[in-house]
Amino acid sequence: MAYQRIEQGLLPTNPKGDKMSHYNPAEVEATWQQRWAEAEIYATEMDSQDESRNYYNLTMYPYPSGNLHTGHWYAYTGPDIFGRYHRMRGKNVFFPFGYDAFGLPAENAAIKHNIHPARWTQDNIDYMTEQIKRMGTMIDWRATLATCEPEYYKWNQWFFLKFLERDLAYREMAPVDWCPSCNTTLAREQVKGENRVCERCGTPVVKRDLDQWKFRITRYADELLDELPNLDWPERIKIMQENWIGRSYGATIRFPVQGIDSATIEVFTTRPDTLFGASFMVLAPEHPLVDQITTDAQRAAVAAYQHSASRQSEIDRMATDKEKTGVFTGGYALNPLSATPIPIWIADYVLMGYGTGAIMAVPWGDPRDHEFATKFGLPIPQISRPATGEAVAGQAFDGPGIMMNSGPLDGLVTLAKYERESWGAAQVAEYGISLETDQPEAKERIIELLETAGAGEAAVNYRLRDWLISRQRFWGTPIPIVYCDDCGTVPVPYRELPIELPMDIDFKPTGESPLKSYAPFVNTRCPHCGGPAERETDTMDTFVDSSWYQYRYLSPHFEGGPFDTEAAIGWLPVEHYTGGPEHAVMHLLYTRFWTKVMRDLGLIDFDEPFPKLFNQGMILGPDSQKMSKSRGNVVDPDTLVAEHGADTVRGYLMFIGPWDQGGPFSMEGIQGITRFYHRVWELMTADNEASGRPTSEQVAALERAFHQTIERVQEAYESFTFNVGIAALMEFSNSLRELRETAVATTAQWEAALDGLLLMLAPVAPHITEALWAERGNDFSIHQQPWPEFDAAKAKEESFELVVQINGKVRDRVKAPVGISEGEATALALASERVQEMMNGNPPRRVIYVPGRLVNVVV
RNA sequence: GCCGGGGUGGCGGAAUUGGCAGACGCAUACGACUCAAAAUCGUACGCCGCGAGGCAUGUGGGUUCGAGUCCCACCCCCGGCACCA
Repeated sequence: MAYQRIEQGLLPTNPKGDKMSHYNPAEVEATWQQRWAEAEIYATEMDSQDESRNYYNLTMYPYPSGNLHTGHWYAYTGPDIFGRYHRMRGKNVFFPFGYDAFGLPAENAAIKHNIHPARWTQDNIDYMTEQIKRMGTMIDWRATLATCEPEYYKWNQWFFLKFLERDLAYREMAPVDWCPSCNTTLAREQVKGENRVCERCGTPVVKRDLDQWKFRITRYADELLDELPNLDWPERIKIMQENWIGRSYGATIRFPVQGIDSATIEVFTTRPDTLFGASFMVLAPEHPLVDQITTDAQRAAVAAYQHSASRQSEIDRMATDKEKTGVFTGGYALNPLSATPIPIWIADYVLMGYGTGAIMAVPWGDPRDHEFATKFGLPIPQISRPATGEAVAGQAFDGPGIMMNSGPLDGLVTLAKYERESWGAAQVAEYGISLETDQPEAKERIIELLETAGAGEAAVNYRLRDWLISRQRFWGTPIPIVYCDDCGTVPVPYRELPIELPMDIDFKPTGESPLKSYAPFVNTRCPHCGGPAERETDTMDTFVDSSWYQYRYLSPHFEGGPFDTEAAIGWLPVEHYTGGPEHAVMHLLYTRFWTKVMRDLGLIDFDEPFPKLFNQGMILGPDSQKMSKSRGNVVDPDTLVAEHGADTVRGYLMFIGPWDQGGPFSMEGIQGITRFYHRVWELMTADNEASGRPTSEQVAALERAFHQTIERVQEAYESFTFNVGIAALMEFSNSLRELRETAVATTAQWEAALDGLLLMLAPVAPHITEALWAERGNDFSIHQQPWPEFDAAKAKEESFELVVQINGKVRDRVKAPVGISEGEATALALASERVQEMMNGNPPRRVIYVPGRLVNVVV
């Protein structure tokens, strides 16, 4: 491959041949990394309480898989540059790093290699920490943490007990998602995509009925949703969370069952106004009322349908393109307002897990109900029509219109999916309906009627489910619960925390957590009555760990609580957070929930953990595919570093494109960065032969280039478009190289420009800039210097190229002074030879002047 | 199907948000240096055309003195959701 051609022996050498004359990344990097560590230049002043100066710059911590991949480099270089930049701008930047250290790979390794997960994990952490140190980041390693340490997970258990006290944790027997490969249950968020696969391993999940612990995140659904607009997050993440929470407004309606006084079918609907179009009811096959409602004549058919529904896989049942199936129960519900009997069916397109597991089916207004009614020959009564008079036939009509055949609603306007507040001019025009303030709307009216009749009321429903946190795995936080025959479910007292994972335990390839059969762990005494009892053997979802780690970094060894609120003064909430977008509805949702609970517990006094978030993109293999061993397209950062040096890898990764975009890693382009560094090295170290006295215009031009670069680089670093910043530095370095032999290179401004180039490059390439900074005789360390101060006056151009257009096409360019008046510019343009030529003596019809840019002559 | 993001030279990507399209870099070609190669330096480099010039930012329309940028319709790629009542 091309990159292999660049080897150290082939680097350019200065004729003088002295030591500093050529750039040897390996030597430079080792030297300065050691020096930085000794001098502790990256130690944050943690005791500073100055909120305006403190800058908590956090990036998502990794799972300690045991080897750093290119994606890690990409993810950590961005915030490292960002943090270094802000540090140079005078901030007291805290950039901590730690490990999301619980999880299944450690258990698999334990089985395979007969090594305890704790040992395996620690070895990986040690190795990865060394790898990350070779990146040359500004991470403050004093603050590191690993969530598998008892001093950390003790507080998961503490939080669990606090949640229990506030009724935010509960145990429930319910159908849950089970990953047959990981041998554990998953939260709804951890089941992905159309095929409903496990987020970790990609295996399709199955349903199981299990007793599981859950956190009541749904209690915070409204707040989680309503705070979203205030967050400075990528719009797509906010939209994903909004859709995930899935709030919908509508009504609950209760339908009596004919002949069975004790049974009432409750439904949730977003369109209560369509009540009179409900020509049948549908219950989920698992609905608890099905047995009671089913008549003897239909019992066999219903049982058969229930049986086949239960045997279907999740995927089959959820498939949207499947033809509708269902069975009549023989029973009838009564329309609560008109007492019209409505046949009750069961069908698998109604899900027990959403709403009440039962619907009123309105074939006129709902495409799914329409399809079902068509297939089974059920009536499709018309209940609304478009106000525009257009015909509706053959399919469901669910748009705004006028109600009909709906008793008390006849003639009323329905806004359908719209609310009165969102009914604007666009809707009036589209649907031909304007709604006066005092004019009743069908949905509003029907809710009044239902409330009066005691048959229903306005209701809000959510898609969000409670967070299932039980995992049937060993390598996680033990849930601090004891089951006693006499006292039932008993929380472990705070003073007994942490419940530690045993170290002397055997791992067998049964797929089952060894905790379950490990008597010394399971057998205990009831904290309540002292009698024999058994411990809960499930452990917590590892997303529990990452829900509050940002607080723990501030005092990682604090023993008096999850974090030291004193030490946190001036540091919270996190100023800026970076990480991958794949956590949109997992970690990023859970940690928002957790922060709100912590606030309600009085631990913190703000509502959101991460007011600002930025996502990096994904680095792909040279073939534009996701890097994976099986594809053989993995680019190993250690190899790259050995070959090119850490600064080059950092610089190249950032030069590929905007940081939020990611992209394929091509070996070809890395040469560009290598050459750039060599040129900078040469520019800084080669003998300067310049002499003479420059003109003031020459000096001004140098300063202009310098200050324009400062502005461009600042903007780029602040907006994570490091590629543009590096390009600006390349341009600046190119122009300095051109000036090197001129008189301007004898000036103090020249020296300042050279220093400036190093300072601005320092966040991207910390080692080479440090070496050159020292070589130029400056004091250690470049990373403790202030950022060059931008001076707008010096950046300002004195003249510009005025573009002269005729009919919008560029015909000429003339030099013009900045601040030229419209009249002068026009005169200048019209005087141009080319323009004279093109206009052929015709007078201009119109002249447009864009100040500082162009003149467009229309003829 | 719904919701996001995106289509700019051979390639990665710029473009102050409506004002010189292609910055910066890669690749390529030619030249200098060299016995030679590599490295380095220099020149060229969107397409068509000898040229003046014309055509070019996924496709087709529109608004405008002027559109990569705004509006309408469509095509393709990447993510997310998936019978959500």
